[in-house]
Amino acid sequence: MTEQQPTSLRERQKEDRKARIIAAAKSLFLEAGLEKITMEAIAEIAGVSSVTVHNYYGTKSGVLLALVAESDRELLATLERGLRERGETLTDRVLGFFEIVCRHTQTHLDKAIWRQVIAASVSGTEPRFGKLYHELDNRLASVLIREIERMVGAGLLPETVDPAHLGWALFNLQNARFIEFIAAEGSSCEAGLQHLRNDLNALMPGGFPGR
Amino acid sequence: MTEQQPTSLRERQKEDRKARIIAAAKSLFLEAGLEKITMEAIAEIAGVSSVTVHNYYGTKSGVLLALVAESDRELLATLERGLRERGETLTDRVLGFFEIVCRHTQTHLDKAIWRQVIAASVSGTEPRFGKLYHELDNRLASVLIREIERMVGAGLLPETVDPAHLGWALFNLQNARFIEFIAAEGSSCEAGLQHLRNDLNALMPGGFPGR
DNA sequence: GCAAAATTCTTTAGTCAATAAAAAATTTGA
DNA sequence: TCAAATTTTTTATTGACTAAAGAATTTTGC
Repeated sequence: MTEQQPTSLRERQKEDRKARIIAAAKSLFLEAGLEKITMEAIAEIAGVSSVTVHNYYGTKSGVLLALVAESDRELLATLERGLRERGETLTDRVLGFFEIVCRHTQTHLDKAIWRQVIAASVSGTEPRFGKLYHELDNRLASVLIREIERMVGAGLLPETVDPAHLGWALFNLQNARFIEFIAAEGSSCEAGLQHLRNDLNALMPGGFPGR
Repeated sequence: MTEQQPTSLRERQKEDRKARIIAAAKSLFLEAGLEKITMEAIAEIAGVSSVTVHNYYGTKSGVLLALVAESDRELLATLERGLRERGETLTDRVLGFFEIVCRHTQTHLDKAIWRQVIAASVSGTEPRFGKLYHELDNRLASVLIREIERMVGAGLLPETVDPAHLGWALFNLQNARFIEFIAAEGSSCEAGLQHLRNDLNALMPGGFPGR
């Protein structure tokens, strides 16, 4: 069941503490919201010192990013499943991508957590943070890129398109609207979808690039 | 010369203090960099208490945003002048837009300042901050939108395009690459330009949407 | 097995941003 | 000029984050 690599006692203890720390952060968030997550409170529940929390995750945003990363696998699976059930055009797929990510945020995490994580990804003080965040971004964009490759293979897009470039462009476009979505507590997924639809229609009238 | 509205003594004192505060922040930044800008140091140079700095600008990021806003007028003027001197395609104009903004950042402000300002715009704790930041964004996007309107008028773009929607889409696209540019201390303007060129070519082969 | 060596955690102390509330100073308006 | 309103400062506190010294424990060589 549990994957048990031959690790030293020290490594196992470390993994255990890291797990206790994010479990503590999660429980604090679920019962009292983001404001109640203090590094001290996390440390106390996890049974370590607050300095250790810093040593492991760098910053509070680092802890939150770990929470985001945890739900990442599930989000990726939902994306892979959900994209095919959308319309035939590229625009439809990108809108589907956006909608799934937004709904996932509403269900599993929270706008407030994303706000702090994305803010930290920009301010980029911690090198470790930036690295992990980029990996998550890469995985998400890759879903879009592979979808484009599939559409090219199916003859839905011309052979001339570059899946990587087109995928990143669309991911960035979609991401800008996602940031807009999480930045305001009151903005709805539907409003974001409408904005993104406007973006895509303006750039790709007909639902495909350079039709 | 100086615009002198009939203001009360209190308002004049307040304006004077606000001006002294951003002057203090600017001098601190120029002589020692962002790390040396502490709210205490600003307050001391400006001759007020640190609480007053907070009362006026909300957060340290709010002070930095004021520095950004100050150079905004000049940036807008440079943009209006510079865009026309670019190529004939929409892609050329957007690339020109990006390049001018990047160069302005290198010349007048600093990546570190932008990082903190953009991070604060996402995390969005201060309502005042978000409002001012959005105004700056709006002004910048409007430059692009007006440029598109001009191109439609000149017959360079079909009448069917929606300048506002297309302008915002392109601004967001460009902005994603700008954030990438400022997020890493080592990334060059040229690299950003190349990424943006890839984005635009993928979405608008031929340099125009839906050709 | 055991003791020295290496690693890792905790304690301690301090900086800085941010906020709240009471106290002090100053402008305003009659 | 004097009382009222406004604004600033003082004071105190929380919380993130960092550095350094000390304490504890695992590792390693014997």
